[in-house]
Amino acid sequence: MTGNKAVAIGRPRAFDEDKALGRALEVFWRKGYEGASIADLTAAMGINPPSLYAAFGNKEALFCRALDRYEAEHEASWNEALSAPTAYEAVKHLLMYSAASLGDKRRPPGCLMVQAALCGGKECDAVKKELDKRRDASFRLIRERLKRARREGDLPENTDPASLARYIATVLHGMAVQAAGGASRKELERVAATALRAWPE
Amino acid sequence: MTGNKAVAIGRPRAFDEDKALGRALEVFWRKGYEGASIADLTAAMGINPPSLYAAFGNKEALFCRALDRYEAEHEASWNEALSAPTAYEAVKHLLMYSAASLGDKRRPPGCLMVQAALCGGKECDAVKKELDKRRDASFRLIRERLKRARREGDLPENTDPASLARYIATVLHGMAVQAAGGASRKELERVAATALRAWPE
DNA sequence: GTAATTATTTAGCGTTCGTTACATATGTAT
DNA sequence: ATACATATGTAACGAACGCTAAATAATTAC
Repeated sequence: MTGNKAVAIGRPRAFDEDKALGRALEVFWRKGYEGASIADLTAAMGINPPSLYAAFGNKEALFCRALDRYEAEHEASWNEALSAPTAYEAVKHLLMYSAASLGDKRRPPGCLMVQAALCGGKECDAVKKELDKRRDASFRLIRERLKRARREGDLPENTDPASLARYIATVLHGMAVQAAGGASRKELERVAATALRAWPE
Repeated sequence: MTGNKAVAIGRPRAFDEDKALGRALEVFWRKGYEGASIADLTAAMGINPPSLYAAFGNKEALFCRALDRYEAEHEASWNEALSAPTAYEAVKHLLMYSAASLGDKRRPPGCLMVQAALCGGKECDAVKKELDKRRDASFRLIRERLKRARREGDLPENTDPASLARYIATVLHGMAVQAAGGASRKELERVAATALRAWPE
């Protein structure tokens, strides 16, 4: 919004927008969309409500910015995992990276995309849909990688890439639920290893 | 609370407590614990707030009663599934029953145990813990069935019942997330079938 | 300097939250 | 009939919700 211009006119922002967004992300991650109040957010961000609204618009827009940030933090690892030479390795790396990430005790437990708003009152219907859309985008990333694998003869001909991708996405979301309940990285890695045994052929 | 005594003194309750609880369950199921307001609940139950508080205590107690009801609705099917002669059949029936149940369009989508409060503000910490406890009870049901299977030689000796059970529970919770996003029974059954391919040996 | 522009603080807006006081209605016990 | 006990509807409580008006502070443009 307010420019990356070299010099902006008017009173300059007194807080670091990126850092504040990071704090907001942590709050949404721990408390969910509904559970995170403006008071929670402003306290964590170190600002007052008017500064939040001036910089980010409103609660929903701030949440979407936090979603963008969250995805950006994982994008590199996802791309690296999915670019493995074989589909099996790609999915294995994806599952193992997710186990490590979801079980990382230095950050909030679980997955923002899953737990921020699985359901809720009608005032968060839009957020629910947005999360569903982004989870579906992750599914499609996996599916496209598996489609490529089948074209390359890296998957049996009787294997449906979409079904296998749906299964992988399901395991990932299940791991997110386990993590939300406090599962450790080790436990999640065991789940991931077991899940990989369903690999075709 | 107020007795199942043949005749109770005082003004009799004007609403069907069981039916009202069923309506409350549906509201919590669709909106989650935080998202379900007392106004939502009383409207669905056809009563006023004082009647709700007199009959159920408060929002949290009502939610726990709804949890009991929810579990009771699935208990018979779980027991039936887990009493199958082999562990593989038991888990297969469990997954297939869950696919049908989670994808049933006549009821709210997803699983109350998963989506009612994966995270939230501190006022629903107790509810979060209660849900986690009950999910863990489901996990232990599966684990005990698999332990029995290993004692009976129905599982390979190098298979850890706890790890396999954790995997099954993870798939079930993942299916619940898919269902919350609108997945159909057919899709969930495909996921279940794929998940079963991870079965040991 | 003065004007213009933007950010910050304080304080509070209207609404909804979970919950309850109170008067009244409806039943049994005697 | 009177006393007692419980349920109900109305109405409202204090607190928290998301959000904003208004005054003030800090910067650039001229």
